[in-house]
Amino acid sequence: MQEALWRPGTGHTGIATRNVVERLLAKKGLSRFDLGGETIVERVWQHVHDTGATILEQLKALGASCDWSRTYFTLDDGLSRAVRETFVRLYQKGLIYRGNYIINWCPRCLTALSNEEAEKKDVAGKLWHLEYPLADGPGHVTVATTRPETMLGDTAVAVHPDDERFGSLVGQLIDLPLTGRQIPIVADEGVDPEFGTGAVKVTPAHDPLDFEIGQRHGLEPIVVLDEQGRVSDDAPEEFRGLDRFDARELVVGHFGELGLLEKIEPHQHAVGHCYRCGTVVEPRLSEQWFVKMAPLAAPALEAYRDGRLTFLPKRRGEDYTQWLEGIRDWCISRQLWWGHRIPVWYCDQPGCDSPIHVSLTAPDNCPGCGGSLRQDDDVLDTWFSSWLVPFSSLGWPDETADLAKFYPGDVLATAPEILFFWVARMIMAGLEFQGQVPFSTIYLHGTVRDTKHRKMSKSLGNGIDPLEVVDRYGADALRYTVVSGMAVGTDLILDPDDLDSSFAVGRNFANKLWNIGRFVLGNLPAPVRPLTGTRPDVVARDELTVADRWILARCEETVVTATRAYQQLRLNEAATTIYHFIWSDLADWYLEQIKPRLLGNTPGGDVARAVVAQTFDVALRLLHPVTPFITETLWRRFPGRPDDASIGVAPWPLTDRRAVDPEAMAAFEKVQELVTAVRTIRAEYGVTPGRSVSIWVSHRHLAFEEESSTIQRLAKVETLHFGEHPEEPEIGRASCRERV
RNA sequence: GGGCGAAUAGCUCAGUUGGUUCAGAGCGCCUGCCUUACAAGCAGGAUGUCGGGGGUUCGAAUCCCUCUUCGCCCA
Repeated sequence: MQEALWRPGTGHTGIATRNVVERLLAKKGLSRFDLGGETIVERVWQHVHDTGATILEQLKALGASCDWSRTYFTLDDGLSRAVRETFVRLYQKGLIYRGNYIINWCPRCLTALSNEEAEKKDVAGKLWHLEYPLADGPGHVTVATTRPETMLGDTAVAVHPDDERFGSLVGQLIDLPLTGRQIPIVADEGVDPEFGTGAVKVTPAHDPLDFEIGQRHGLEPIVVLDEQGRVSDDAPEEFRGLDRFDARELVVGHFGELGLLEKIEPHQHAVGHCYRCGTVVEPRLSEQWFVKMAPLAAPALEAYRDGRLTFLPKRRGEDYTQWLEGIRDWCISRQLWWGHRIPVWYCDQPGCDSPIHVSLTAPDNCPGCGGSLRQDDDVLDTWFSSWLVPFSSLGWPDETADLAKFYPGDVLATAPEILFFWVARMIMAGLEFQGQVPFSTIYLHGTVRDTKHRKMSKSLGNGIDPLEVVDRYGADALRYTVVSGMAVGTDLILDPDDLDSSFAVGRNFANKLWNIGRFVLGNLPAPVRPLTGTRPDVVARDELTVADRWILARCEETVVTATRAYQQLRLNEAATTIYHFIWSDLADWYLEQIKPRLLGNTPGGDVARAVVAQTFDVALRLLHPVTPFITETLWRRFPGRPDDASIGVAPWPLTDRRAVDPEAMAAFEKVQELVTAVRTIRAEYGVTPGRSVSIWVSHRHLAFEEESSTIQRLAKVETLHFGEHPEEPEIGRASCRERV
């Protein structure tokens, strides 16, 4: 038996959680600025306890087989210790640094974001062509920009060095309108001559590319937009305090009045939006902490290339590769008070020669000068704790037994949208701190969407509450619907306005399964005879009917197919294979076939019971991962089952080659064909179900004689003749011949 | 702008390496049935030039090219 651990945990989701609590406060007419930090933190904890419990309850309701005695939360002491340990180690290794760089800033959440947290969305914007007059003499340079308000912070105009259109202008000065400042024209390789006019305005404090150009040319950045996205005091007085979009209009208006607005073009481009609140992100120069990613990315890339990592669907591996190849440093500091405080202390004593201390625990005094210390106000990106979970949840940095036993894991199942946020980073952390990838297979499942293929969300109101579905149809119905409907790499479309129809497959099947169980178990008053083994009452091979051999062979096929499908994580295939076996083979045919034997008016009841018990037991075990509740309930009710038995730990059905039986398969299929043919003819000629018919079967088959009573019963046949009908009846002859 | 994916029955989708078993499932629809596990069921049935066009092949839903329409990721 293989031992597996599913340790259920929840994350503190920094910005998201804070925003939710803010909304709660807003309902009471309070803003986050009205309450002291500590009060808010209390509210946040309360919220976290509530939602965390809800999430775990939902998991339970859905039948997740977690170790509920070992839940964790990313702000727990143990996981927090792992976070500090990681920070300190990476810092000591030179992989964490602090510096002034352009970061994505959310003016609403008032915090820095990582590149991944600034979601690029295509928007229909504009391209403003602004004329910048030359300082000496007539003429101007036209620059094109999508953010004209940032011109207030321009410190240069740049052109490509090989661009002959501007060759003579490089080195000249420009009178920057509205500011009274003069700025140079510089030549820089980073300029795309194809974009706009070929000349770009350079705003080092508000654009990453401009920042680099500024560095290369020694330009002083001017921060003209503050934390809230308003024009700062470093801009001309007229604009100060204006919201960035109001400032944009005013700037453009002034250019128009000055006759310096050459033209405005529509322009489709990607703009970063805060992934937690949707606000347009502002690139902004700011002092933050970063992780140097290239050294971590290289081994992660290598692990994929040499086959230690497999993605399902496969193409996701390309996304992973691309992201790692273009890896950029990770901004990990957040201007929040909800999360792991950055384990850095500053000494503010003038003249102290050790102003920064990075430490696992809070130092009492400055080791340099003995003065008092101040901890960094910021917290870490929530993903800085999440990327450690594969080992921090197992007790790391302690060398625990759990860690030794359960690291590395095997399969990670998660959503594709967090491939970079979480999956790639877990791989990097696993390699860095454990020397091994945390899992070898990454299963990226689909997304549940509505009938317009939109993701379900609270704001759209198109969500489905899983607990409501569980309440209405049961968890097994929900699970079967989702599992059977979602092939690897595909989404699942469900209609939030028609749950009945959306979950009909699962609901119907769960119901069918239950009824099959009632019928089968109701006819198993005592433990059945064994089908294999050495006990004296073992069922002998020649006691089995064609139907018995057929269902045993079909069962064997199902074990093989379903097991392979599970192993390949083709869960929909596993689910539908078992579904077909249970409903079509077992219920529609086999249970119908054995009724006379079960009811006792035909000999062989004990054999039928043995076979049905065996095949149904196997089917339940195969199906248990998909519909755990019903299968467990039914399985435990088999006669002779110990009180403490659970299908959850029952052995997986083994393949048994002895059950392979092509002869019985072919024979019973012939019987099925005959029954179906007769039924079809009956329907075609409107023979009422209550009426018996006589049939002549020209095609001879041994199974027709062996299973003649089955044929008679299932096709409502009074007398079954073999050979040609003496009077050549018209009715039904052709159809019957076609099929039999 | 770069990369990738998808278009199959009214709806939602399977279809693993081209070939008897490939044109399928569920839902919906039509017909008949309360047949002693199940009407959330049983039996029978209809429906598709597998997005358009071209090509490779003895043979294509499956491989290649192209067009159209959607979607995703990255810049």
